[in-house]
Amino acid sequence: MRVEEALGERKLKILHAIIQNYLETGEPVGSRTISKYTDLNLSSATIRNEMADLEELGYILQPHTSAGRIPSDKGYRLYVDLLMEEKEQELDELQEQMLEKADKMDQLLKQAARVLAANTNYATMVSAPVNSANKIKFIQLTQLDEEQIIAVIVLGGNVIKNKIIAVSEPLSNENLLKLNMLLNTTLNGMPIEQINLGLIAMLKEQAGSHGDVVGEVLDAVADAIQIDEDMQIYTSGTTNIFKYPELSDKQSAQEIISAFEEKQQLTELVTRTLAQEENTGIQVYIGDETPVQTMKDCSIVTATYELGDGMKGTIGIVGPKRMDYEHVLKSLKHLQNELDAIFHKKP
Amino acid sequence: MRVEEALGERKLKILHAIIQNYLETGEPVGSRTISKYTDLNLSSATIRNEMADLEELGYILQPHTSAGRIPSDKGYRLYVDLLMEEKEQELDELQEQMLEKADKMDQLLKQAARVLAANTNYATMVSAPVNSANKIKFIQLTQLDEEQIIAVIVLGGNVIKNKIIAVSEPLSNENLLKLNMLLNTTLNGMPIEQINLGLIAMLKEQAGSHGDVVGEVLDAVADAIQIDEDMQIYTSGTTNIFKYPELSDKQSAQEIISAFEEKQQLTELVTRTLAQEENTGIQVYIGDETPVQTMKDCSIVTATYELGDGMKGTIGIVGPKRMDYEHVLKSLKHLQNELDAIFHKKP
DNA sequence: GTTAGCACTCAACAAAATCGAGTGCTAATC
DNA sequence: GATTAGCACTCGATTTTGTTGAGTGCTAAC
Repeated sequence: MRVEEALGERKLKILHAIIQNYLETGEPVGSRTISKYTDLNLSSATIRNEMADLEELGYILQPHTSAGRIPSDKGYRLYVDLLMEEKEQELDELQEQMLEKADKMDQLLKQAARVLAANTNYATMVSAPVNSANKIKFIQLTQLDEEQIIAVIVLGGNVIKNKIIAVSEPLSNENLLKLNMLLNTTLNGMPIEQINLGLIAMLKEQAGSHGDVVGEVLDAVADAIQIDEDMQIYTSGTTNIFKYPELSDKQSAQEIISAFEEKQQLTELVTRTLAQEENTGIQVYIGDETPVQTMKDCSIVTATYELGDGMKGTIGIVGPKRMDYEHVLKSLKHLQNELDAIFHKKP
Repeated sequence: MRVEEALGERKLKILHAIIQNYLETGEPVGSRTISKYTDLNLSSATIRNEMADLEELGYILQPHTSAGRIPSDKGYRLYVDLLMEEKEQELDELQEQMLEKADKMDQLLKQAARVLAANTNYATMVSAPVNSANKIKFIQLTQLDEEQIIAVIVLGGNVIKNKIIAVSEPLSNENLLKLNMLLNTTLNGMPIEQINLGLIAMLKEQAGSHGDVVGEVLDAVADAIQIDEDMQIYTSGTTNIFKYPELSDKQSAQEIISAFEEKQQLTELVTRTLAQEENTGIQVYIGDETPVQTMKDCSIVTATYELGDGMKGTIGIVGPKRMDYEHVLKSLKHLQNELDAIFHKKP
C-alpha cells in the first residue's frame, strides 16, 4: 500500500506496462514501446524520465547502457503483490486429463506434474505427501515361511510400510500372537517420532522370555517405521527451461536440470514450503528470494495440498523470472483444488 | 576375424590410433597427428593414403572436406569388437562407496546410478528388478477397521504389494478366514499373468454366499496384483551430456534429457535389454543401432544384474559415440558383480 | 510539466579478411 | 612398388571491420 502511494499512479502504470511487455517478449523494453502501446498518451521522452526515476528506485534496470529496461526482482515482487489482476478463464482441460486415470497415488502425482508442465511450459515438481507428525494405526506380523516374517505397518493417511524380517528360528504361533498384541497395544496411536531406542528396549523387556528372535523382530520393526529421509518427488518438463534463453546457456541449464534430477535441493525447497504457514498455501519466490541458490535466476511458485490426517504435499513450478505469474498461479490453484478433491473423495 | 585379415595390420593400427585420439579430444583427427604420435614411423602422407582407403571402406569419415577424420559407427563397432584391450585397473573405490549404506533397495539403486555417473562422466540409469514371470507366494487379508481391509501380497523375490480396500460392510472374522484360505490355496504359486477375469469369476463363485463384499475384495486383489506397467528407473548424471559438445546443442540436449526424465523410452530400452539373451548380459549399442531413436547420436552400454528367482534389472550408460568404451565396460561389469553380490548376500 | 530533437552509445548482425589444419596429387627418393 | 617431401587448394573457424537501429540522456522550446 505505502509503496503504491509513494510511487504515484502514473509510475505504477508504466511499471506495469514494462513488466507485462517483458513477460511477453523477454526483450528489454524501451520508452518508445511504452509510449505507443499504452493508453497513457505520453511521449517517449516523458516515459524516459519516469523510467529513469523507476530505475533509481530499483524497480527496473538496464542490462547495459542504451538498452531498454527490464524488471528487477523488486519490480517483479511489486507486480505479484499489487499489480497483477487475476483474470478468470476456463481450464477444464486440466481436470479432464487428470481424472482420466489415477488409481495409484504415485502415478497420479507423476501425471499431475506432467499435466502442469504441459499446461504452463515451465518445469514442475510434485512431492508425495509426507507427515512428520504421523501416527501408527496398525501393526501386524505374519509368518511368511520358515525363515521370514513380514511386518505390515499402516500409518495415518493409510501410508503402508512393509518389511521382511529374516529370523534365525521360526516363531511359534503363540509367540507371534503375543507379539502382535504387544505391538498394537503399545504402539497404536503413537507418533513415529516417539519410537526410539529406549522404547524398543522397554518392549523387548515386556516381551520377556522369547529371547533373541523377538529382539531381532522389534529392531526390524523400529527400523521400518523410521521416516524415510528422502521424500518422493516427481518432476516433469525440466527441459522447458530451454525455451527461455536467459536460462538455457550451458551453465544454468546444467545446474537447474541437475537440481531437478538429483532432487536433493528440491527436497529442501519442499520442506521449506511445508514449514511456512500461510493461509492459501501458495508462495512465490522471485530470483534471489529463493531458498535454493541454484535457482537464483528463476522464479519459483509453490502450493501445498492436503490429504487430511495432516498429510501434506507440495506442487511447484520453476521458470524464468519473467514467468506468466497470472497463469501459473491460476493453474496451481486449480491443481491444488483438484488434488484436494481427489484425495478427499477416494481415501 | 575376416575383417581383421582383410584390413591389414597397419590399417588396423591406424584406425585404432584415430579412434583413440578421437575418444580423447572429440576433434576430427588429421594425418599429421597420427604420424607424429604413434610408433608407426610413417609420414603424414602415407597415413593420408591409408586414411583414404579406410574412408572408402567405411570405417572413418570426414565431417567436411579438409577436415580430419572421425570414426563411423562401423569404425566404433570394429573397435569395440576387436581392437579394444581391456586393461585391468583398480576400482575399489566404487565398491566402498557402494557398501556404505544400502539397506533399502531403492536407495541402493539410486546410489548405484549416482556412483556410476560420477565414475564415468556419462548419463546413467538403473532399473529396479522386474520379473515378468513372477509368482504369488503369499496373500493375506486383514481387517484394518470397520470400513477397510488391507491386502498384503508377497511375490517371488519378496516383492510386496499392498492395497487398502474400502468395504461397504465389515466382513466377519470367519469370512475373512475363509477368504484367506481360499485365496492362498487357489493363488499360491500361480504366475500373475494367469490371474484374469475368468479366474476371478471362478473365485467369486467358490466364495459363494458371502455376497458382494467378497466380490469387491477379490476385484481389488486382482487389481493390486496386476503388473505395474511402468517400472521404476533411477537416473543420474544426465547433465553430463553437457560435457560433450556434440550432444549439448539445445536440440539434442533437450531430447536426451527429456528421455531421461520421462523414462518412457528408457523403459523400452530396459525391456529390450532384458529380452536379449546373451551370456555376459552386456550389450553395446552404437549410434543408429540404438533401440531408442532419440539417442541415435549416442552410444548406449547396458548390463543386466540378477537377484535370483528370475528377477532381473538393468544398468545402463548413455554417452557420446566417442565414449571411453574400455572404462565403461569395466565399470559396468564391476557394478554388475557388485549388485549380484549384494543381492545374493542379503536376500 | 511535457515534448521535440539531437548527439551519442552500444549490442547485434553481416560482410570481409585472415588463419591454419588438413587434404589430394605429383614427382622425387628409397 | 612403397614411401615421402612438397605444393596448391579447400574450407571451417576466428577475427576484424563496418553498419544498423533501438534506445538513452540532455537541452531547449512549448
